[in-house]
Amino acid sequence: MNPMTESAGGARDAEAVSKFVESFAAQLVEAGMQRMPARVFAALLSSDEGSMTSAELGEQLRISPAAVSGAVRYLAQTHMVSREREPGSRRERYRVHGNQWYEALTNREAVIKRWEGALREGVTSLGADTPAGRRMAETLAFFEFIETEIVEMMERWRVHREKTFGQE
Amino acid sequence: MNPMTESAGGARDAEAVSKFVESFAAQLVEAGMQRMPARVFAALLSSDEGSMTSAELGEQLRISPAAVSGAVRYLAQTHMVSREREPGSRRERYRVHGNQWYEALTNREAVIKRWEGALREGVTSLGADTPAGRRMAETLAFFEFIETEIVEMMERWRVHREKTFGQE
DNA sequence: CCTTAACTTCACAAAATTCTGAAAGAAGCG
DNA sequence: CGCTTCTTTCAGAATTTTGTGAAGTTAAGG
Repeated sequence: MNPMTESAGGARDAEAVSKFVESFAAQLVEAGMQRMPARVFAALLSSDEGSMTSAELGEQLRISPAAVSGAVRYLAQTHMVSREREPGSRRERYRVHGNQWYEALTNREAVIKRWEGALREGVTSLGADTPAGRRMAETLAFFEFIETEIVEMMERWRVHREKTFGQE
Repeated sequence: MNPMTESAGGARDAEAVSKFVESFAAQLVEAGMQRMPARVFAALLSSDEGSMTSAELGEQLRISPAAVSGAVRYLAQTHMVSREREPGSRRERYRVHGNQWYEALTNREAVIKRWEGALREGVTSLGADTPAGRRMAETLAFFEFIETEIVEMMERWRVHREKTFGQE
C-alpha cells in the first residue's frame, strides 16, 4: 500500500525522481541551457530506459505537448538526444544516447569555429601590428590550441571509460 | 582630412572597430553570455590599451552608466575583467587581463562541481544498482575526468604560449 | 567640510522570451 | 480511404529579462 516500500523492482519513487530531475535541470539552466530543454533532458537522463515518449514527458513535467515538441527539437539539433519511432506506432521515443550526450556537450566545435572567424576578422580590421590586433591573434591561437586538445582529451576519455566501465 | 588615411599612429577607424565589437559580441551572446557584458567585453578586448573607463564604454556602445555598471559587475565577478582606480582620480578603469580572461572562460570549475554534486545525489536517490543510477555514475566519472584534464591542458597552453609569444 | 565628479542602486517601462491552447498536419490501422 | 492517435505549428497571453532615468552613495579636491 505504502508507495515508499515498493522501492526495489517496483515503480520508482516518483517524488524522488522528480526532485532530482528539477534540481539537475536547474544546474543546466544556470549553465545557460533553456528551461524546457533542460527539464526534458534531465527527465530522460534519469529514466531507466534512457528514453521516454512525448506523453510520458508531458505527464512527468506537467507541460503541454507543444512544450515537449519544442524542447525535443532543440535537443535533437544539438545532438543531446536522438529521436526514434516505435515500430508500428505513431508514438515517438526520445533517447539519451548513453555516452554520446556529453560528447555533444563538449563538442563546441561549431561555436569555437565561429569565434575563430570573428577573431580573424578582428586581427585584420584592427591591424596585426596594433596592440589590440596582437591580443586578438594570441586569443585566436588559444582557441586553435584547445580545439585540438579537446579532440585528444575525448580520445583519452574513451580509453579510460572502456577500462572502467567495459565496452558495452 | 580623410579619416581613412590616418590609420597608423592616429585615431583608429571607429567604424571598423565598432563593427568588430558588435560582431564579436554577437558570437558571445550566441554562446550564452548576456548582451551587455558581451558588448562591454568585446569593446575592452579591442581597445589598444586593453582598458577603458566607464565613460568611454558608455560613449562607444551608446549605453547608460547604469548599464556599464551592471555589465562590469558581472564581468568582474566572473574574473573576465578587473577594475582598477586611476590614481588621483575618481575614474575607474576596466581592464582585460591579457591572457587571463580565457583562462577564466575555461575555468568552469564551479559549474562542474555543482553538476557533480547534483549527479551524486542522482546516483543515491535513483539507486546505484539501477540503470539510471549507473548512467549517472558514468556521467559523473566523465566530469571528474575532464576536470583534471582541463587543468593539465591549461598547463600545456602556458608552455605553448610562452614559446610562441614570449613570456611578457 | 563642502562641492563636485564618478559610480551604483532601484523602480519601472519596454522588449524579448516562454509556454499554452487550438488548429493543422502526418501516419498507423481497420 | 476514412478514423484515430500522435506530433507539430502558430498566434497570443503571461512571465521574465533588460536597460533607462533618477535618486543615492562614495571619495577627490578645494
